[in-house]
Amino acid sequence: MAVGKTSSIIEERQNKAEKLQAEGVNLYPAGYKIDITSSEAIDRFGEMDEDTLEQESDSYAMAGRIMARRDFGKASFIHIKDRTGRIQAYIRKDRIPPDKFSMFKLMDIGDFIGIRGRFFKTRTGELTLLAEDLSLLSKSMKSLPEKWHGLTDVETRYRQRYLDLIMNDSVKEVFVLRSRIIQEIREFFVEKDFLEVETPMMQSIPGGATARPFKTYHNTLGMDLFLRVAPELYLKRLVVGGLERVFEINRNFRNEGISIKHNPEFTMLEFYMAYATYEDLMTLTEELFNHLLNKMFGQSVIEYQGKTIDFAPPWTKISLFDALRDLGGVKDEIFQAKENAAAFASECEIAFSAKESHGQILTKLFDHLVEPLLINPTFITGYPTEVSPLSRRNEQNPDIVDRFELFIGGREIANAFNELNDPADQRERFENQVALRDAGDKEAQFMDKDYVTALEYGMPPTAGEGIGIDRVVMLLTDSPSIRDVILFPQMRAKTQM
RNA sequence: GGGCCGUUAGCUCAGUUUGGUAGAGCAGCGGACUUUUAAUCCGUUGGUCGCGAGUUCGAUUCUCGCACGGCCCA
Repeated sequence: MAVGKTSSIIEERQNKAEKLQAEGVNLYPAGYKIDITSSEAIDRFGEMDEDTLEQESDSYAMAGRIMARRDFGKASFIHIKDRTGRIQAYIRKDRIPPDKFSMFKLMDIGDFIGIRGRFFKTRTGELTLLAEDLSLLSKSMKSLPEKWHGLTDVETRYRQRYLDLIMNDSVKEVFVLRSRIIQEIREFFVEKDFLEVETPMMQSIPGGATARPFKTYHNTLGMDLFLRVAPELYLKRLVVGGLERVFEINRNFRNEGISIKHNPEFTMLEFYMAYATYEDLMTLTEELFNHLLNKMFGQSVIEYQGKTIDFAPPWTKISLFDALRDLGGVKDEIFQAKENAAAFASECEIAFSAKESHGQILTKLFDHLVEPLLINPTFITGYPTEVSPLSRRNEQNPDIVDRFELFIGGREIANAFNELNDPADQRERFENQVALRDAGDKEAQFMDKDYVTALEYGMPPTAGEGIGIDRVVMLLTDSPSIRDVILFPQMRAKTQM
């Protein structure tokens, strides 16, 4: 956008603003008493015939943004938009106070208007508010995007989300649904006697996930702090403290690339349940999603980007290795030696570093070969211990852990496991992570001695799970990009407009 | 970080292939119009064609670089 350019549209609006002020009109008055919203009006009067509507002698005050106007010399139809929808109003010069029509003539699409009047039906049967009085509530100095095509430029939609929300009703619907989804999740867990808690966003040791953190600094304490990559280690400290069922819905921050399914800050649900196992959490997760779908859509099947996803339980459960072999077409030898896995990954043109472990390469193979195939909800189990430093080992096979990841629509949605509560094993796992970090793995985890100390005091057998809320919202709103479900997605800084 | 595509009026888009500084619709402005629905009719304003450099008599157009965005890959 050019700098220093004077738009004639802005000049026109400034002229109008000055004229309005000269007439004694306050461009930005405080408040306005509203009697009814547009959807309430339509609910109450929309079905009435004209005669019945005429019996309704009350007048009502409404307010909203002018979205369209059709002028006829001494009269005008406008559409005003409020939080619930839009409604038409009819302004006639002979029905409003003498000075108000000239004021109305100086008002524009985009201005906020307050109208008091009576409802009637037009010839075409549209419920319309016939103005008896009107007020300017806020002057708009910029012209809104075009009424027919609206705003489609994705960059502007993300950078100026307010315009997107004004112009694209479906965008608003997504965020209304997002809010409802989170509300329902909250109620689901509160109903099951979970306690909602808030744990630190700023951590001196960033733990709980394999991810690179953002770094910041506290001036007074003179110390580095990291934005959390996960709340996990704090939530489990609370389980040690006797809060046997806790959950948190909050932001995590990961200093990684931005993509159609990654935003540097994203919303995570994590919950921990003492005495439960990861098998119990499978059932709980099935129940949670079916509760959500039932509340939102009244059915257990949804369409996501042209694919049908059926949430009816029970969901498929398959181990990582079985899935790789049966769905990914990987041969048994791949599981026997790292060299075989590495050779196969190269063959498939899947990039990996020589430093990566056998388990890391296997999970990479899984990401490329199997993950896109998992459309219906699928629990993948049996993850290698080396890629699960906070999970309890499987009793039959200590090389794998009691863990599942949940995939829906070809994407990872949740991650859950029996929590490692053996302090000696946990210390050892941290030490392995530190060794990886020293060897250059920037995503490897840090030693958290206090967390080990907490485990030394004793943590009950516990299972925990994290669910990516943005991805759930994407699924349930049929949104292709995470940016469509985050109000203000991260963008590169741009010069001031 | 790499590849491909895009950036023209407030908004939605043409145009540039074959270089000669740009068009439409909506919005705006002036006029007519007291039941319209993308109202209609008449007239009309508005653009350093993302930024910078190169080639050229001349670049919005060709070349290179940069910025921002989208998709794919990492």
